[in-house]
Amino acid sequence: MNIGQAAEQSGLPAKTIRYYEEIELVRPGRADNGYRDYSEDDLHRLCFLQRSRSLGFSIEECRLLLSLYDDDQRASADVKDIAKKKIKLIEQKIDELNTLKSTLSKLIKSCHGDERPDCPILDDLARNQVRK
Amino acid sequence: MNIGQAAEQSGLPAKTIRYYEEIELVRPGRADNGYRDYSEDDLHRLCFLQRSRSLGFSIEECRLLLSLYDDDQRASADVKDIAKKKIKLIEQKIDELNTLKSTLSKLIKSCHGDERPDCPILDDLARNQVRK
DNA sequence: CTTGACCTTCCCATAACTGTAAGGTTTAGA
DNA sequence: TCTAAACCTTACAGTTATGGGAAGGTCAAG
Repeated sequence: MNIGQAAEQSGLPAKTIRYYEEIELVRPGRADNGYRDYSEDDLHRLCFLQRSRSLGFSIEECRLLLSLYDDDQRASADVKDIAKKKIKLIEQKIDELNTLKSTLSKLIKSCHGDERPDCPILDDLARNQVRK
Repeated sequence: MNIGQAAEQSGLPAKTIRYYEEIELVRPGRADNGYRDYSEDDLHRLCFLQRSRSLGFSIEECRLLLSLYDDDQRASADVKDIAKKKIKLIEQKIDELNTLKSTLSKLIKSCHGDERPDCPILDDLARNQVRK
């Protein structure tokens, strides 16, 4: 299977698939004409990558997950651990964003939004945060 | 004021401050020995940048906010608009993360997490998403 | 036989820094 | 006075995960 088909079926851009080969996440064979040739197994890995990337796992996390997937002896507990840590990070990020949002909301509320040049948002941004 | 002091007082790493100069967000003078010399106004801008970056504004948004700040004639409505759009983006991101989180949570719940090699998380990741 | 849709490699760009190397300056202490 | 630490300088490379585009080879249809 050429890279075009692999792209279509995995949902990944061809460009990205080539990149995944460069960093050795997939190792397709080559046809006589030099074209990459993806096996069912290669395609499977690409789908795995597409899905796990879209779930927010970093490339290195995906590499780890793939190696666990490849390893018939791995314990499901290992995978569960990785996923749990990921959730923690996601929750942290959500918290941060909520804080950000409420700060910005407050600023917006206090801004009259007219043509006058004084603006509580800019004033807040300009406030020294670290200096005493 | 040397870059070290400016860094300490603005809460930005010196490295970052030099970067901000490179992209022309701050333009400190130079002392006779070639060291950067930060005025009160420069420091003010650095604090502004520290604060707005920490609130999630991109560099280019910060550049715009700074230009509005510099311009006594700007309308606070402009700033309010920028902040409102930012909130929308933040809300989007939060939604995405929540979706991610619930998907991962479901996967984790379905995983027994013991020493056995079968793992619903990996199974899900391996499922073809795009292929028919 | 040609056109267009593929495919190849290679290099540059992104955002917003961070790290490192190699060197100049200043300051405090022995 | 010497020296070592703590500053400062520039310049270049690396990071993350791709995306864009050039220059060129291949293949399938008409």
